[in-house]
Amino acid sequence: MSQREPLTRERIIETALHLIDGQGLGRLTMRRLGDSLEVEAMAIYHHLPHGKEQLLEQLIAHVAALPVPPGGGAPRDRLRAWAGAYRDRLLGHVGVMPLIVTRRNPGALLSTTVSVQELLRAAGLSEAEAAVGAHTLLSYLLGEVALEARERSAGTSPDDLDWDGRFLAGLDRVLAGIA
Amino acid sequence: MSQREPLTRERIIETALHLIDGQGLGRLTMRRLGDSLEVEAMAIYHHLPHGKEQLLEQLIAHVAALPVPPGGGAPRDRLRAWAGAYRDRLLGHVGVMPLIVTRRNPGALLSTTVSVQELLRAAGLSEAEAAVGAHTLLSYLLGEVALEARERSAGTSPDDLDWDGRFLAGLDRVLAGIA
DNA sequence: ACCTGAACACCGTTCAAGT
DNA sequence: ACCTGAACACCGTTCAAGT
Repeated sequence: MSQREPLTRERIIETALHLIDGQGLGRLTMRRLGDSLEVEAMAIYHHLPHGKEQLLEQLIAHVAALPVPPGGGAPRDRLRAWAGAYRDRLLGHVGVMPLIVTRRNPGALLSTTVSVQELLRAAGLSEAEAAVGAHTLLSYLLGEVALEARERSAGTSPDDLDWDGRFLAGLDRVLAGIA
Repeated sequence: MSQREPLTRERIIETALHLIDGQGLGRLTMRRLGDSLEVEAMAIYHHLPHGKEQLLEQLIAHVAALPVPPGGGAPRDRLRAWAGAYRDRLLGHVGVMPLIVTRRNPGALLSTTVSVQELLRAAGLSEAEAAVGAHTLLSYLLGEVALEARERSAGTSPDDLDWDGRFLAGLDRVLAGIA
């Protein structure tokens, strides 16, 4: 009956993400996370020895890594589809945005950047042009979602603002400039 | 001799900014800020009744608001100059980036956005095109600086990376897409 | 009006102890 | 191996008190 599921790293990460999505990053504390897991906070340290720092790294890795999926089609269309999916994922976990945008975490965005770069390379750009293009696109994407998240939560924007339309319009301009 | 300067809101903000620039946002606490001001932490509440929340809002306002300066010249050149100056300011206070990017603070970026939008309007864009253009440019700018700040602090990038060059290359592509 | 001191309810984390 | 309980050094903030 009271045979609880054993604590695992994955269950900790998932529960933390759920807590952030529901209550915001500010309310993620080791003690509250412990409560959600029906365990003392200190038990978490057995699975994440570096404590909260390590927990946050894991959360970033879980949300920020989304390479362009392999497949066919025109590069521009694939980029557009990927950008939309990436934005959806980020908006689905806005509470993690502060971490993704600001914490030094080499690697978290690396696989994503590399995959975009390869696609641009395949589209005929030189290595240098593809590097600039990938960086530009990812910059726009992260900045756009950050601004959008701010505006959405502030609730100060006009009711009829077409978020998707604005995102896509900006995306098209960036893509036009890159390739 | 021990006649201290009286505490003012401005002195509090400046000292807080200095503390963040030197030690990072994580080390900004009311108690430490009080120490830097040679005052008990509780004295700060007399000038900022809403406490740390209000302090952070003030910091955002102080760093994030930088409209395009009035003046002549080709719109594209003015935008380029403004973007460079804005990036410099943000990089000069990287510790505040997490706040700018994530905290809902209507108005902090508003004057900046509006001024960019007006310049694009003056350059011949329609109202709608100018709105999209301003949002796209600001998204790129904030995202780029955030990524750059991450990479710089991680110290994992090649030594010969030309930060300015990459920023300007991306900026040109965005500007090309907008106008 | 402006600042202090003590207090409260929280944090993250360590460490010895339990099973 | 895995988890608990007590403890430590911090937080932000309130509130009565001093000047």
